[in-house]
Amino acid sequence: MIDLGIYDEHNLAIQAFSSMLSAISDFRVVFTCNDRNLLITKLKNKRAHILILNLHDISVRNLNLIVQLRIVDPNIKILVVSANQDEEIVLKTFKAGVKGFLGKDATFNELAEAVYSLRNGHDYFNNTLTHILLNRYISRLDQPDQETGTGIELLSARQIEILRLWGESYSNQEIAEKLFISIRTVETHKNHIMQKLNLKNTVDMVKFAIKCNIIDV
Amino acid sequence: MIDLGIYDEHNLAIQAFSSMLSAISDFRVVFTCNDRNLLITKLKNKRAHILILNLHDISVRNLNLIVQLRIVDPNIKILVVSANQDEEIVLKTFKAGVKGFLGKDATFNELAEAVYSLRNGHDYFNNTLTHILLNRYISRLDQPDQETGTGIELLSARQIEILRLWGESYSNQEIAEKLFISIRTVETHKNHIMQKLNLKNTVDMVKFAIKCNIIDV
DNA sequence: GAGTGGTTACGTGAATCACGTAATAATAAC
DNA sequence: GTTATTATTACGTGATTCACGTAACCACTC
Repeated sequence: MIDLGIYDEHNLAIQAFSSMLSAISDFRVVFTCNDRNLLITKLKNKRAHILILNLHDISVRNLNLIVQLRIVDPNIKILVVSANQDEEIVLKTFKAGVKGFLGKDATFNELAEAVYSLRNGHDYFNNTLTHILLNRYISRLDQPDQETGTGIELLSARQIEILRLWGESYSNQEIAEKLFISIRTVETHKNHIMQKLNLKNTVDMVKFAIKCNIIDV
Repeated sequence: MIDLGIYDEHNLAIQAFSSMLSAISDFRVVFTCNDRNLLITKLKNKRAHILILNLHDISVRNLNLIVQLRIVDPNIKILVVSANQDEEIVLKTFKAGVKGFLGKDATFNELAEAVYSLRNGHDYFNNTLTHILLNRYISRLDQPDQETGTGIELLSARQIEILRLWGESYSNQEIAEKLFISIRTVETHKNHIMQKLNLKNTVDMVKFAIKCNIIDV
């Protein structure tokens, strides 16, 4: 028997979820709640295995709620149901301690599966979330490939050398000594770099160098 | 009917996979291959819906093989089976065009499920991969939390404000006008910032601001 | 009431910025 | 073979910024 708590802002939705979930004999709804301020108290009194949290938006306020709920009952497994699949936000729910997430395309089977997974101590990820994560990762992988096109290919080897040293916090004077050239030459190189790349000032130049992996943060 | 191609370095493994997969009446093994150099030719002659690629290691050589296979047959759905779950490498297979991935803990049911998913035009992710991705993301999320400790907590709100504007490439004069203060005050704030954080010069200040997410690259 | 830290502001000399010009050499284009 | 372009070198100049002081005023703490 798996004990469930259900939260939703709307009472009708709670009833719908309750009846749907009660169709599975393993599930028992031990409490419901439609007032976020009462949720913590209810959770204290009626320990459930799993809390189904229907959130219309995943705000910072809701994230804090999740953290508080887990302080009240560290064993509670929280399953968030939300249409808001903004990647940053969704992933932050996991950071807050949510164990499962169902998006707007989830089916009843997925919901049941998620409940079982959480009860067995596993997290539950639906494909939407995985896609989000994967796309995120792929797009991050793509970024270094786009190095060609940022403008670095316009710079000569010498110019990159000066940019690298300067980006490593060497002063113009130090660079001049290192390369056995005049400090004025160092300045000229930097000027040419800024002209070529159409950079307003040296702050932009640091950013450019970081963007092109010429220097590290 | 789903046509399968099977690749493995070991013939025994190919036979094992063949017999296992043939147990499902929907599946038909149309070709097998245990020589990577022949794989491209075989794929040309015997078009399969899905190619099951058993890879012991996911090397750059194997990644190139995947890319070449997809050039030969852009419609081929490649399902990689490998124990090598090094996150970077695994994710690069997806970048190379792999549609499904099964790790060392995968079951036969998952394999069948993966084949059906791929045939239906969907990707297949098993939980291992999702965990890899999620842990990756969470650990990346954790980094900004380490802001406390980098030194930003030493700065006052005003100092952060000046640092932010300056990091957005505004000149001292522009910042002074924006904040209705003297340009000398702006300079003083920057001096105090560098003193507090023990930064050698402004290049370091840009890096610091980026490190603390005060500005973007 | 003395101490601490934040915000404001100025003085000063050195360094850097931002924008020129310009010589030399190498390479590409005509 | 002359011309054009670009890289590298270097200087001039005025404005700006850096880096380091000092210092007044306020708020808060002990």
